[in-house]
Formats: sequence, structure tokens, C-alpha cells
Amino acid sequence: MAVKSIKPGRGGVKVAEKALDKPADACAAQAPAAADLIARRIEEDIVLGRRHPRERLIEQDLCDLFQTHRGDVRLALFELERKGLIERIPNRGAMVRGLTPHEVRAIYAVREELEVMAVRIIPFPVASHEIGRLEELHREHSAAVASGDLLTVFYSNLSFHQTLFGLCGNSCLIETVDQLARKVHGIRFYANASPESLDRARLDHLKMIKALRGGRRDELISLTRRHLRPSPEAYIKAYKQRFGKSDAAGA
Amino acid sequence: MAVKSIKPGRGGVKVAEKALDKPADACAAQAPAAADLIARRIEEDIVLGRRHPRERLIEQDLCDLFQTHRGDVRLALFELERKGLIERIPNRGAMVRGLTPHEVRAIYAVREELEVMAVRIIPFPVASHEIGRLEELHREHSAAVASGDLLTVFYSNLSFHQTLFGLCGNSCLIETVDQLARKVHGIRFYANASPESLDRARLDHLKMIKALRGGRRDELISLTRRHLRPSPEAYIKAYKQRFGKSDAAGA
DNA sequence: GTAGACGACATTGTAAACAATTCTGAATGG
DNA sequence: CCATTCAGAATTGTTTACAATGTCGTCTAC
Repeated sequence: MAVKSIKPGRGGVKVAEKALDKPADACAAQAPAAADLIARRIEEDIVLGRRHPRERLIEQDLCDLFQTHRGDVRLALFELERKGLIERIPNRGAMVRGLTPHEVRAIYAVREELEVMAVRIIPFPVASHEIGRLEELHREHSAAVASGDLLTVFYSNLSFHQTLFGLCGNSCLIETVDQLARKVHGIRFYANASPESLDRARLDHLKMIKALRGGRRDELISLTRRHLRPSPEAYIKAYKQRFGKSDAAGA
Repeated sequence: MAVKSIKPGRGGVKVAEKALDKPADACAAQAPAAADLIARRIEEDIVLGRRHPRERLIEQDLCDLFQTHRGDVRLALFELERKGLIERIPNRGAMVRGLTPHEVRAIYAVREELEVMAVRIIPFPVASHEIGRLEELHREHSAAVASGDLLTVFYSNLSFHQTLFGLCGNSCLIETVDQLARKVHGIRFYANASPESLDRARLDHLKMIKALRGGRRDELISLTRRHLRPSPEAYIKAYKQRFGKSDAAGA
């Protein structure tokens, strides 16, 4: 178990640095990570309800499913744990994790703060083609709502918001907003349960687009705020009905 | 490459779920992850300047250093990439990554928003023993500043802010604030270069404690805001002197 | 009939070996 | 003297096997 050969001669530090010098500048950020895709797929399964809380995630099963080796699956699992979507117990494995009302409230409070910040710093006026993209996504979303295609509803809604917040120009903010949204994707299905909720969301989007066109920032802000409210409430209501009133949360 | 044995009989889904049932409720959140510790150590090295930008991170070297196998090191490297501290190029390896002024500005803007949110929602009045803890950390920080012990300055400053924001009670917010702070730990050394900066930070902390004791929330908020400003400016100034004025950032 | 111990098995964690990729440096030819 | 090619080596990525751990069903003793 001794140290084999710390540096076998050739690759000194100076040389090694020089080795990566060019690519560092040239091809900047791009992550076609293999294991990352698996994490994404599993995350999707979880938030779309295809994998329910408490369900176990066996490494070998996932290997067979994704046609890869355990190294990548393990990697994905660790990442999902870090994101808080699954729980891992050493030597015992991983299982998908549910959210408590307390956590949901906390997350939504931060989401509201950051999404409001995003629309607050969007440079006005917004280019017409950007608004056009939002309108197209809105049409897609509306059609899905009308036809009852919940999966498309989910994804077009996601794209709408990503596009909207993407206008703010602060990459860190965009990333953080996205990250928080992901944490609670799963509970959206509680809010999407009723057709009225879906339609209200649809109308909110329409109003947002109009406010954006009219340059009415304050209206956009209050719309953003209001738009977030129903989801956590629907989830918490369902949670209490299911598990009793053991809330243990206040903030 | 065929499927070996997807489920060899014994461990059915139902049984498997039941297997993890108890621990799920009992031992909740605790991550003594082996690989996570390595990531933490490397991160520390990076943000404390012990590893400078462009430096390569060789898996085998890290294995020898941390006395572990490549699996864990790989895991740590992927996590650090995800956090944005290092850059990984497929088949070529990892190297520590510097921040552009553009990124720094973006991160600090979000930090300001969230840290202000944190102090805004801290339940007042704050318990006396909590303020006592802050005072103790402040004393530690002051002593370190006086003696010029920059490492202790760094860590006691860190603890001070974690304790302060920890008062807000929103776990998601605490986590996100911490995460963003980590991204820019490295650039603090630019701000810490001058003794005046250190002393100003020290005085800020003192004022924060006083505002906290006096229940003057507005003052605490403006202090929090002001406290964040000098660091990015110092970094950007140093960056421009070093690399020229190729800023490419505005927000 | 039930509680506790035992053995088999499923699963995770670790280690080592192998394959693929890419960098380095020298040799060759113009 | 410089560009190109080519072999060697370092490093990463993948596969496999093995060890460690925990769970489940059963068997035995009371």
C-alpha cells in the first residue's frame, strides 16, 4: 500500500501546466458529461413522478437501464444526493427523497426573492424577438393545457420561465434560479392537478408578456410574485391530508 | 455485455423498499461522504491560494496525497467542476479555474440580494446568547487581524457570517448563501491585502452586532450591503492590472 | 408460539488492470 | 532552419473482480 511513484519523471508541474494552456482559453464551458446525463434522466423520473418517494435506486439496475458502468451511475447518484433529490445511506444504497412542507416553504421563499430580482434587472426594453420567443412558448403551453398533455405543459412551462429569467443577463442568477426550481419540480404536479390552476398559470404568462411589451416592470414583478404562490400551498395541503398535520414548520 | 440478472429473485421491489424504511425516518441528513471530504480539502487549497489558477490536478497524485483510490478522487473532481472551481476537459484532465470580472460581478450581485434577504427575515429580537456567539467570533477575528494571521482572519470571518446568516431560519437560503460565498472565497485575498480593508471589515462586524442588539434592522441591511462591496472591486482592479482591460463584462 | 442466532444473498465500496486518448519530444525531410 | 511525422509516455476513462456490509429468511431454543 506504499506510494508507488509519485511523479515518474516526465510530467513535471511546469510542463503539465503548459499542456493545458491552449485548450483552457479556446474551448471554454461545455459539459457533455456522460454521468451527468444519467443524473438528468433520473432527476426527470423523480420530478415527473415516475419514481416515487422511498423508492430505492439500485446501482446495477441503473447500469442495465442506461447501458453504462457503475462508475457513471455512482457519480450520478452522488450528484443527485448533493442536489437533495435522493438520500444515500452508506453501504445501504440510495432512495428518492420527498420534501417536507418546511423545506418547500423555505425553497419557495428564496425562489421568490431571486425570480423577482431577475425580472427587476432585466434590461428594458426587451428586444422584440425575445418576446416573440416567449409568445411561441406560451402558445405551446396553452395548446398543451387545452389538450390536457401534462408532460408538455410541464416542459413548455419550464422553457417559458427559463427564457424569461434568462433575459436578466446575470449568469449566476440564472443558474441559481434554475437550480432552485429543479428542487421543487416534483411538487408542481400537485398544483397542476386542477384545470383551473393550469389556466390561471397560462393567463399569468400572458399578462407577463404584455407587461414585458409595455415595459411595465412593477407589474411584471408582482405577477412573478403571485405566480409562485399557489404551488407550495397546493403541495402543503396535499401533504397534510396525506400525512396528518405534523407540519413542524413555520417560516 | 448482456444483462446478467436484473433481479435474481430475492430482492423484489416491495421488500427492497421496506428494507430502507426505518433508516429513512430515523437517521435523516448526515453526509460523512468520503469523497466529499477530498473535494472540501481541494476546494480549501484553491480558495486559499495554495493552488493557483491553471494548475493541473492529476488523479493519481491526489490519490497518493489523500491515501485513497481514484474512484473517490474522480468523484471529488466532478463535484468541484460542477461547483465551478475547476475546469475539466475530457481525456485531458482537470485544472483550477480563475474567475472573470464578469462572473465575479454576477455572483456578488446575487450574494447581495440573498444576504440582505437573510438579515431581513431574521426573527427579532435575537437571543442574547446568539449575539454572544457573534461577539466571540468577532473577538477572534479582531485578534487575528491585529496579529496579521490571515488564515485565521479568513476562517473567523467565515464563521461570523455563517453564524449571522444562520439566524434567518431558512435552510435553503442559508445553504445558497454559503454556496455562493464559497465560489468567491479565493478573491477575498485581494481584499485582504491591505490592512485598512481588514480593519474596515472588522469595524463593520462590530456595527452589525450593535445593530443586531439594538434591533435596528434597516441599519443591519445597509451594513450588509456595504460590507460586500469592496471585495469584488479589489479583485477586478487587480485583474485588470494583471491582464489588461479586456473586461467583457458590464452587469 | 415467539425471540434470538445463523447462514445465504443482495448490494455497495474498493482495488487493480486494461483500453483509449492526447501530450511531449525527437527524428526526418524539405 | 523550420514544418511534419512518428514513437513513447503520461493521464484519463472503462471494465472487471473482489472485499465489506447489511438484510432477509429460516432454524432452533425456550
